[in-house]
Amino acid sequence: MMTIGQFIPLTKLPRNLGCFDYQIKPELISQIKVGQVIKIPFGKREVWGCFVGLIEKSTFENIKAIDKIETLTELDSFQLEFLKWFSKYYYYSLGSTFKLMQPERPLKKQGLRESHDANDYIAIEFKPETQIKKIAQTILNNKEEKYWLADFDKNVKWSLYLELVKNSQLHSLSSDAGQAKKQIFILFPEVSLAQSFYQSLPRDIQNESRLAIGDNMKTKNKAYQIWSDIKDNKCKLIVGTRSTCFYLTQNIGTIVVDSAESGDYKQWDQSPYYDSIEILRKAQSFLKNKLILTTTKPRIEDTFVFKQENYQYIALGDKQKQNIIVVDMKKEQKRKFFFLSYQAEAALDDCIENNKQALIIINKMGLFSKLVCSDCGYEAHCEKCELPMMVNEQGELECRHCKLTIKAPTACPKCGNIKLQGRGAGLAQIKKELSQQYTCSENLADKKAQVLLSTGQYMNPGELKDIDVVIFAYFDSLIYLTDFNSNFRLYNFVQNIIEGLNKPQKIIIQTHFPNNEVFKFINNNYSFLYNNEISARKEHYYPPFCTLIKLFFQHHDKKICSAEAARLYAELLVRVKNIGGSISEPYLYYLNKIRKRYRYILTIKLPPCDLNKENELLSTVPDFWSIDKNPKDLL
DNA sequence: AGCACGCCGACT
DNA sequence: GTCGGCGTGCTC
Repeated sequence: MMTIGQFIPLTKLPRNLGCFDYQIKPELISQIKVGQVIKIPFGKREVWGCFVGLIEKSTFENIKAIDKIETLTELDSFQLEFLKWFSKYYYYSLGSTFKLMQPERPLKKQGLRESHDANDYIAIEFKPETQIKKIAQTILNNKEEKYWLADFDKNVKWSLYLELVKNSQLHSLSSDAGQAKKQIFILFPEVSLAQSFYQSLPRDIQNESRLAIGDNMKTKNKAYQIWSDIKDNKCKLIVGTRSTCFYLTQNIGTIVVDSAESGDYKQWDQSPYYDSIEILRKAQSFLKNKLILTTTKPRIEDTFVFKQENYQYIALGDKQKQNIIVVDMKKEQKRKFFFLSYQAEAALDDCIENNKQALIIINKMGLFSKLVCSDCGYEAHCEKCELPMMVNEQGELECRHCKLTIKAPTACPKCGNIKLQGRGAGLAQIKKELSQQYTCSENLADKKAQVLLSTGQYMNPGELKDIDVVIFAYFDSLIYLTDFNSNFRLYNFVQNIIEGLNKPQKIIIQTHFPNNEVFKFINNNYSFLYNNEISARKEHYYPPFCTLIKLFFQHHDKKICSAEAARLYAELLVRVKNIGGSISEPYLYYLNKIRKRYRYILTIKLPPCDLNKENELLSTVPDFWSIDKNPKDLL
């Protein structure tokens, strides 16, 4: 009788390939256990493979034999369960998922000591007030596993994290010696925040911590060292970003997610399109450990789960009172500046008279957003993306999307006349005009400038800035893309900016469409937004009430692209209906082209059903289609 | 996906 | 003769 074992090869593989069967020599059976990673033959090469168990019979005719055992490492039972779940949940092959979890072994051994390079960062003073100590102890000693922390400001939040770290150490020392030390994971939405937090930690704690982010993970040596320190329980605290979830092991006692409302926890630019928070919730259900999400304005799906699963709610500090003034630009007269309403200008003058700073959000870059011929209506478009090109600060034409830059033509390429004009003033143009009256700066740390200008896009969530007046100059370009999540996205965008400021006196939003639905939420509290959104999602059948799957296919030839989209749509239609779901007709991405290619999208809504059905449905989706489960938009 | 193989054209 | 570009097909 043959003994057949199943293995997950450590190599990227297409979606339809899962476990691989091998014959194991009887005398080797006792030397191998579930989770062990050993060398296996694979095609004409050898790869590492994780042993997942024995089976009675293989469906394959000629299976290879394993005749020696060379071990790399071992996955604990949590890691193996987690790997299998991830693969099924995100339709990502077992092999590829394994590859995400396992850093490459460096050729030269000898791990290097982490270098503490002196980067620019804002050191923060921890305030270990008794109230914070109490909260930390309550969380660690309570039976409750899941927490939602709200209304903590940054210093308080970070101090609490530090207390959690200190106390989990005490906890492990006092508990029985047989029990393994429990680690604490703290995840931040961005590398800069993770770095800043890590570098603010006291030295002794820093030495027992690992910063598992970008620069530290770039070389194989460093990544492997950090991974093995985590695995071997050689560190107490792990600070990281979304990809750090793949380093979770059985040793984790507490998981903290900072600013859980951030869109950065969802992978959006490359496969697999996972959501770290979703992953961590699943991990928590396996590990039965502590999961702490800190956020004041959570994503709609998360609030739903908080209520559904009875997360312990802890709020600290007073809620900021905000007074947002929505200005109707159609009714307002303007005085000195074409882009500022009378109200905004008055507020600006007032603010500067009182020696305070103002911030103007202009979500358009460059001098002008397009170049148009006023004789024939010609508009300069990017040859790659087919989108209107903006006029940048140097007067060149630049594609906002692919950054392609060309010299601006002096005469219209279509009619030959020389009446080319910039339309839609951007940040640079507005800065030019404003500079005649006020001192302006794009550097938000500039304390001397009277007016600060920003696109609002990359506002660093650092120190609170003392700003008295905020003006959203071009709000309308933010409200034209609408889908099931756009109200939340916009609310989040505005709130993030406001919360980065130290209680601004006036917040002004300029719009031509003051009756748009979004203005109902902007000036209301979060629960108003939540109640509205959740009932709309229930009514129109969107997450969290359904499982949403976005499929897309890209090709430089539009015809091939649309034909393939139509083919897959027809193929899936009946099968989606059979399991009680629905599928949209193929549609183009909202930007014409993305990296020189057209993109067609199909969206599927499924009733929350078991993963086997979902996998079966998607088994015929070819590998050149991307799959984004629970996407953050449908655009 | 990643790798090997094989076919073919370009060069020593 | 041989290097390398990429098209194809397979992995238990």
